[in-house]
Amino acid sequence: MDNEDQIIGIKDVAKAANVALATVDRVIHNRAGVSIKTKEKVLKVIEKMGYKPNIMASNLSKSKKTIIGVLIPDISESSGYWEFPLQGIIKAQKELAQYRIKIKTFTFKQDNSKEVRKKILELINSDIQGLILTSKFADEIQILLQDCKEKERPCVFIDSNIRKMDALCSIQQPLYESGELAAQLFNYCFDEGEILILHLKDTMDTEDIIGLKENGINGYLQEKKSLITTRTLVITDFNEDTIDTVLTQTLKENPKIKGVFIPNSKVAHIANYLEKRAGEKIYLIGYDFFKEDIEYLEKEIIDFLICQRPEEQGYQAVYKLFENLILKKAVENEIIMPLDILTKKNYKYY
Amino acid sequence: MDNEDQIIGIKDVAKAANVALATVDRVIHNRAGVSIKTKEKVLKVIEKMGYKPNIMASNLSKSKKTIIGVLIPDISESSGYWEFPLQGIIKAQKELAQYRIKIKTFTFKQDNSKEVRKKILELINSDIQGLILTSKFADEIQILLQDCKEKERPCVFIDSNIRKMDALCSIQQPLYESGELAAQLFNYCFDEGEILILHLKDTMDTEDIIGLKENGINGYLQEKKSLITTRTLVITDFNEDTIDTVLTQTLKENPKIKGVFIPNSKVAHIANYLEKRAGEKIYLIGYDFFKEDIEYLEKEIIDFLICQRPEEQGYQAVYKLFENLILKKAVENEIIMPLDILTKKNYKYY
DNA sequence: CTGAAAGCGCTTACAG
DNA sequence: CTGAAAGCGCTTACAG
Repeated sequence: MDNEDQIIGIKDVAKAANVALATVDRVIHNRAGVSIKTKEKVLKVIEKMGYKPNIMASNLSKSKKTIIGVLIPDISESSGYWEFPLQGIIKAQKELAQYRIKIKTFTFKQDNSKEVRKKILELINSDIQGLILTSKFADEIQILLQDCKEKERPCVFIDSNIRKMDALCSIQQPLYESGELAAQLFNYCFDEGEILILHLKDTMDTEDIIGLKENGINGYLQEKKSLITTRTLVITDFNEDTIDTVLTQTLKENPKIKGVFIPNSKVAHIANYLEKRAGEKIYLIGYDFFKEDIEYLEKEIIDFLICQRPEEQGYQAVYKLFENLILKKAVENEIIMPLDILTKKNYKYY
Repeated sequence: MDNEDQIIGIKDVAKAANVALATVDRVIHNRAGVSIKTKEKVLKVIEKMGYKPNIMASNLSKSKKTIIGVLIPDISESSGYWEFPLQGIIKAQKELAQYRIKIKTFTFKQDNSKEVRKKILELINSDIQGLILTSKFADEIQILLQDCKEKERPCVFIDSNIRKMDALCSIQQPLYESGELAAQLFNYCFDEGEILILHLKDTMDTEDIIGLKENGINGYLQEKKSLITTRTLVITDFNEDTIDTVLTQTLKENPKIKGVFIPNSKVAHIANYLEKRAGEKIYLIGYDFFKEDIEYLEKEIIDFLICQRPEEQGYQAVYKLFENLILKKAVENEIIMPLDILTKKNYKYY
C-alpha cells in the first residue's frame, strides 16, 4: 500500500494526464479555468496514482502568509485565566512560524460590550483567514460568525460548552461530567453530610456553566444513592469581608457541610478563608490551576482542582486552523478536553 | 525585534559576505572545506543579519530520508502496554511524513535476552539516524548506547525512570511521587487501616520501580502522620486460582486492610477478585489504563488509576528526534510526564 | 578552499 | 481554457 520511495509529484500527474503542471495545480486547488473534461481526467489520474501534494514545496512557493485572528478577554481579567490559552496559541504559532502563520490578537474587557462589538467590527474588516474565539458572548458574536461563514473563514471555539454547528471545530469542556467527577471525589472523602456549592460571581460565568456542573454533582449523588446532600450559595460581591461574614454564618447554620465546591477559578479566596477557620476539616474542590492555589494545595486546604488544559486548548486551536488552512486536512468538529485532577501530589508535573 | 516581512535568506547572507551560496551552506552546516577566515566572516554576517534557515526549503532540496529506530518489547506483552507508545510513535510519524521520516521498529520478547541482544546488533548495523528505546534493560543496552554515542545517533528514552546522561532526552515518570499520590488518594478514602501493596510480578518490572512507588506511599503516610499502615505482598504466579487463595487468606488474616495498591498494570486481575468477594468495600488503585479496566472503573471496584500518557510518550519521543535531527533545534534533556488520575467519571475523556 | 548551476515540488504571473 | 517559464530558499554534485 505505501508505495515507499516512489514519491509521485505534480509533474508525474501532469505527464500521465498529458497536461501542463499549471493545469494539475488548478485542479488540485479547485480553481476556475479548467474544462470539466480535463478536470475529470486529471482527477482520475490523481486518484489512480495516489498523488499527495507536498506541503513543503507548496508552502515554499506560495507567497502570502496566513493570519489567524484571536478574540479573547484581556489576560488581566478572570484571574488571568486567558493567559494560558494565549500561551498555547503563541507556542503553536512559534512552532508553525515556518509556515508563515501570524497571530493577530483582539482582546477586550469582559464587562464592556461596546468594546466587544468594536473588536468584532475590526475583525470583520481585517485580513484574517481564520479565527479563534470563545463561546461566551452568544449575542454579540452572531454577526461575526455570519461574516466568517460568508467569507469562508474557519472558526475554532475554545473553552466552549456547546458544539457550534458553523464552527470548524469546538474545543469543549464536559461541564456536567466535571460536576459528576467532583461529586465522586467528595464521596470518597465523606459518606454523608452536605456539599456547599459556592458561586463567587464572575462576569464571565453564565448560569449555564454553573448549572451544568451543579446538575452533574446532583446527578452523581442520586446515581450512587448517596446520603450526601447539596446546598447552593451565591456571593456576588466577594471581597474578603463578605466572604468571611457570609461563610461563617452559613457554616454555622449548616453544620453538616463537609465539602465546598467552587465551580469557577476563584477557589483560592475560599481556601484563604478556610485556612483561618477553626473546626473540622472541610474538603474543597475547585477549577483551574493558578499560582495562588499552590500554597493551598500544599497545605491540603484545596484538596482537588479540576483542570481543562487551557494552554492546550489554545495550542490545539491554532493547529486545527493550520491543518485546515495550510495542510488542507479534514479537522474533527469537536475536541473534548480531558478532566484532569490535580492534588498536592501531582500538580508539580502539570 | 521581529524583522517582520523582511525574511532574509542564504542568498542575502552570501551577497553581504561576498561569497557563494554554497559557501554559506557549508558554514551553516559546519561542513569541511571552508577557510577559517571565510567561515568567521560568514558567521559574523549570519549573526548580524539574524539569518534563520528555512526548514521547508532545506527539507525540500535534501534528498535522503531520516530513519528512526524503535526498540521496544512486543506489543503482545505486558498487557499490551507497548501498543500505546507505538501508536504515539506512528501518529507522530504520520504527522511528519512530509519531512520524510521513517520508523523502523525492533521488537523482542521480554524474557528472551538473546533476542534483545540480536535486535541490538541489528540496530547497530542499521542505517538509523536516531533511536527511541526504553530504559529497562540496563545491562544489554550499554553497548548500544556506546555505539550511538560514537555514531552521534541521538537516543530518546521513553517510560524512563532515571535521567540518562548520554541521551538526547529522557521522558520520565515520577515513580516516587506517584506512590505519594496513591497514598494521598487512599487517605481521602479512609483514615486508618492498612494498604496492601500487591505486586503481581511481571518480567518487565524491576525492583526499582516497585520500590520507589512503595517508598512514595510510605513517605506520604509519614509526612501526614497518618494512622494508615502498609503491607507488601508479592505474587509470582498469578493465575486466577492463586490470586483467589492468597488474597482470601491475606484479607482474612489482616482485616485492617482497606485499600489495595497495584504498582503495575495488572489491576484488573485484582478487581476481578474483589468483585466476587463479599464484605466491606476495599479501595483499589492501580496503574495504566486498559480496556479491561473500564468495567471495573464503572462499578467503582477500581477507584483510581494513575496513568502516564504512554501514547504521548511515544509521540513526544519522535518529535524530539525530529526537532533535533531535522529542525536542528535544542531539545530539553528530560521531560517529566504528568501523573494523571482516572476515575469512573473522567476516563471517557482520556 | 570556492563558486556556478541544476534541482527539490510546488505556485504564480504571463502569454496565448 | 491551457501551457511554458520563473521563482520560493535551500542542497548537491561538479568543476576549478
